[in-house]
Amino acid sequence: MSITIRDVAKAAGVSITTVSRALNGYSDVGEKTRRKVALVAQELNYRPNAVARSLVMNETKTIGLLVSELTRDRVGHFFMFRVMHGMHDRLAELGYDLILFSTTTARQRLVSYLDFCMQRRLDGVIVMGIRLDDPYIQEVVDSPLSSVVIDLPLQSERCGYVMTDNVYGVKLAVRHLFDRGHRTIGFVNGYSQAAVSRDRLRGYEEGLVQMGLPVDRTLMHEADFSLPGGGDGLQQLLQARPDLTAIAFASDLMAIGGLQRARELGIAVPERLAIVGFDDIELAEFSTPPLTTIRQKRLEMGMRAAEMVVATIKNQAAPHGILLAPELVVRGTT
Amino acid sequence: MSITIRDVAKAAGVSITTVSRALNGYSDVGEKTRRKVALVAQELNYRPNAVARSLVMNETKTIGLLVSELTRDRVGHFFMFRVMHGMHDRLAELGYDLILFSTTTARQRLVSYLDFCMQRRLDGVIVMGIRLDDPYIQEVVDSPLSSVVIDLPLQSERCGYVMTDNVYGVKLAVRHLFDRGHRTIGFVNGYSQAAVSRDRLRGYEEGLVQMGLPVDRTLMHEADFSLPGGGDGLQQLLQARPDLTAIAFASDLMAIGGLQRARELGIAVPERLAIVGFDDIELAEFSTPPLTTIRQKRLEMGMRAAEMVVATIKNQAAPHGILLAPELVVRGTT
DNA sequence: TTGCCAATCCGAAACGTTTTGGATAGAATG
DNA sequence: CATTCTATCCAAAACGTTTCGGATTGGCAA
Repeated sequence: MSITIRDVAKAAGVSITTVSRALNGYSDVGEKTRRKVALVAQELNYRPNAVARSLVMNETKTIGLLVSELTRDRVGHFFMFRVMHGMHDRLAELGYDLILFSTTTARQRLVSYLDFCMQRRLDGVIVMGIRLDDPYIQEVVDSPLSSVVIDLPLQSERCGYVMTDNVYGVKLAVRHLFDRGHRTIGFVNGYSQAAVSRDRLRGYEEGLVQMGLPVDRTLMHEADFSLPGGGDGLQQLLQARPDLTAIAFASDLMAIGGLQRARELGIAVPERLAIVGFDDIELAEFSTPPLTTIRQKRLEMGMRAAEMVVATIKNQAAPHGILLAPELVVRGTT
Repeated sequence: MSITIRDVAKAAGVSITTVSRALNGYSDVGEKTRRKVALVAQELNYRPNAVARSLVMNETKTIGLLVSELTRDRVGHFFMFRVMHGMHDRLAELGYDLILFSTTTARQRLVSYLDFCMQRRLDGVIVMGIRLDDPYIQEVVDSPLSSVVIDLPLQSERCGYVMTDNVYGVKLAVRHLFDRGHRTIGFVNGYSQAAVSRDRLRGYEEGLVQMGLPVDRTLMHEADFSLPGGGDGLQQLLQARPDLTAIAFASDLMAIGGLQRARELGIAVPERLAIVGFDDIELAEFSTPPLTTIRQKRLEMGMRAAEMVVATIKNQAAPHGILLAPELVVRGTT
């Protein structure tokens, strides 16, 4: 069917060893035969069989992207898609491919994620969107398989992480609101199963303390990262604390939900109530008014994860944990 | 390092042939040895090397997902992510994995998509988000590799397509607006390099004709599928034709952009101007007012694509082209 | 002449499976 | 008893690469 190294060898009148070494740039092959081999390979449109190579080299040059149940999460793509881009592009540059699988996939096959990776002989795995309470996550962290997890500070010999400095991020938001003159600042958080939620809450509290403001539970609300969730959060917070003049949200989508609800309630933003989001998703720029937010460098996040996983694979010295600095983007809601 | 079929054979006291046949459920192995082998395999936590299997079986059980330059497109995920879910989940059920690659990847490696697929020995490929003018797309259509393309009606011996019936979809929108009493209906289209744009335009025109309304170029505007593009479209259309009472958009994102712009311009929706979108993205439900739109069954789209590509791989009789019926979802903007 | 070295080349093993084409033994049949 | 059949099992080849350990040549020094 398809043409093999044997065909090239025959056509070029050399051994398959020589073809292999010529094409892979080894030094012990004469310039003349090298050119001959290259020419013949080109003419026959020879493509080395990656599967055969993987078998003998014991590396597949592919890394897995494990995301939590894809189907259930309806808004994760606002954050994840761009991170995926970063990963994919950088991995491609580094000569690796990205294979997608989800927690559901593994469950269907009745094997753990790790087994799945081992079976497919993946060189490494990147984990994203996994909850704190996932039963199998520890297994991949402890495994000899190179891995990096996004948004969870897990570390081990062969496992690193990359995440945004969420504490610092929300502190930025609080400080910004403080600078704008706000002294009663609410906070709408995401669900607590997400690791980032803890950090963002801590950033909020530490931010208040740093500004010399009192920390009060009636200023906080736990939502679910969804658009209507953000709206409800705003409404309930405002009901409990009518003296609120600003709210920080743990995600842009919630902030935009809050923005909409504010408009419905006839609350002027930013005049009566200031709002700041988190993430800087594509939509943030286009809300009315445009959303002030804390930008996560999603593309870079993906790239760093990619670099880290291949560095680990190659046993290169590299940091095993990266905290990306977010930045304040001031727009129209503050 | 990892444990092989040989280890299992030795431990169970049988040949590797028997282990293979026992584990794969062949009939010519005794019940007693079958149980013994299964037990030993379990105890040793044996996982067959998928790479070795692929080499000998000449199938990798993975299909590629080729998407156009990931990084450039900033809003494609609104549509694509859910389609990907559908693909991934159904493929997982069918025992296939999904490997991601983009037009940029191939260009970096200086090989065509097809070469990439052949090299990795992919069993099939699904193509999504490719423009009409892509130079390589014809190559994969004509290739012996099983393929299905999304949103482009390309067909060949081993290539099928799945797409929404866009003509019918926009007709639905026009008819709905007509039923609501509108007689001057504008249309904001996406960019013309997308195949769907042509169909949607045709649906608009045929819809008008069917309702006995005049077709007029001043009622149409070509935008770029983006949020601000939709806003601009609405504004320009309204400037040219102040008598407009309704606008159909070729995407939800553009419709939401139009919605925002209308609010900024003090135009009441739906009282003064009715708006209907296309896609039914997650946000549509949560705009203010909630967006009336034409729903594309994105999850099903992905699933059908998955089914079609494996049917083609297995040479099963199956339709080589699927037109999914969209449906009208009436909400608050009409 | 002999020995040695560098430059090229190649045969064969290895990677971990599946599968082909028997081999073996016991049971059933004539 | 000889023959055939059935139920189990297995040795070896095959998949398409990479790589180890030489083999071959020609040139050059001793």
